[in-house]
Amino acid sequence: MERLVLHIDVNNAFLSWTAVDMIKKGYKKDIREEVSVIGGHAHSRRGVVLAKSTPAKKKGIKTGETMYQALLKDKNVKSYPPNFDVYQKMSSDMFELLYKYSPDIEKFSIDECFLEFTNVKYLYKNVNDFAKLISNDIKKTLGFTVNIGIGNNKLCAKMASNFSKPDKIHTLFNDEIQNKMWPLDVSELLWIGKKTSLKLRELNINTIGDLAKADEALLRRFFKNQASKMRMHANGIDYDPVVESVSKNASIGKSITFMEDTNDLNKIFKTFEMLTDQVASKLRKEKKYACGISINLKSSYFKTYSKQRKLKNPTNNTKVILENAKELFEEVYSGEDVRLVGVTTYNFVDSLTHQLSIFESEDNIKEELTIDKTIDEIRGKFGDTIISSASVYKNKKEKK
DNA sequence: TCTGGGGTCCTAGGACCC
DNA sequence: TCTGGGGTCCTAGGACCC
Repeated sequence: MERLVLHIDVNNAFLSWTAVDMIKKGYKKDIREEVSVIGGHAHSRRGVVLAKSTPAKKKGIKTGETMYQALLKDKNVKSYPPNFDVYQKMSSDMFELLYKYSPDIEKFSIDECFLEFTNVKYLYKNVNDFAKLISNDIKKTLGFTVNIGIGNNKLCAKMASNFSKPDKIHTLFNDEIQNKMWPLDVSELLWIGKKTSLKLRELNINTIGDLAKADEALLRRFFKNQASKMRMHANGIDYDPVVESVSKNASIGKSITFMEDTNDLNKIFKTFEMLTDQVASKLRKEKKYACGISINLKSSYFKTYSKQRKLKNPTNNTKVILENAKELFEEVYSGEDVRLVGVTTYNFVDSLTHQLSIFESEDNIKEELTIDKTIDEIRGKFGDTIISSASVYKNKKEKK
């Protein structure tokens, strides 16, 4: 039986969601109809465009570019800050609505998902009407628009939803691949990014069709094990199933770009305290213990370094993660100016199996866990901002 | 172009063991 | 002190996605 898969993608998600939220709060204008973006301040180094309105797109403004560049394209562009709490709420509202139609949904990101239609298709007239039904329901109930792509697998559905925007439904069935997908530039193919498309171009492979017909042995020489997958994708072949996502993260991390590059160890360690605190807190919220910790840094010249370590005992304790992060940092750091630092935890387990080392007593561990728990409880009551950094945590401990 | 922050997955090379 | 070859596991870095 031939599969039918939908890919549902919110149009200009962050911008649409901010617009809906503003209207809900009584704002009279709809920023989707203006030249507007979601992003940081133009003078800040974090001032990049996270989302843009359709009028902004028409001015040539692109996601990912700096606010400075956006202002060059239209000096009157309006910029609004992102609000991730709002986005989280809008996202879960949307998924709740979608689950009414099918349980076979795989979240691909905060604003995108795949829906396996194959198993519910007997309930509906046809897949096109089904897509229209969903699209209209989202528009009417939630106030924003989506693009929906329909195909015989995830890859084609995803490619289809990208065809033209906003508020569109497109199909890319197996018998449409040659006409609709092969003429596209090879960089449009999912998983073919900048570096790969550059290499492909050197081999005179410029369109998806070129890749589909390319010599497999030649591809293999340059792309090793990726070669056959690339060529399969170009032919619209994809056996990846839609798997219900129970939000099983493989890693949880935080990183931040400094306002200006620094080699001030004090400042760097303070930043690690802040990042670690947020990461550990999230682990505890999800009742996870990490067996791996890694840190990464980016130099002024955009060279990245990372260092990771496995722990003997899984942990979600702020102090333990921080100490490891600092040690890892010192092992890689050579003293140059740093642009960004980050901490990531991975390899999770659900329960604690702590083997005592000779240096620590049972009491010590208990105390650490109590401190973490207290902080989490205060945050639970008063919100995350009430205790903002691990420095506070240290003071608290000293008082005891 | 002067480049955020959250992730996932792959690969080459080194360590270690037999 | 020089030396093979295979297997496994780990890590750093890179490519990709939104």
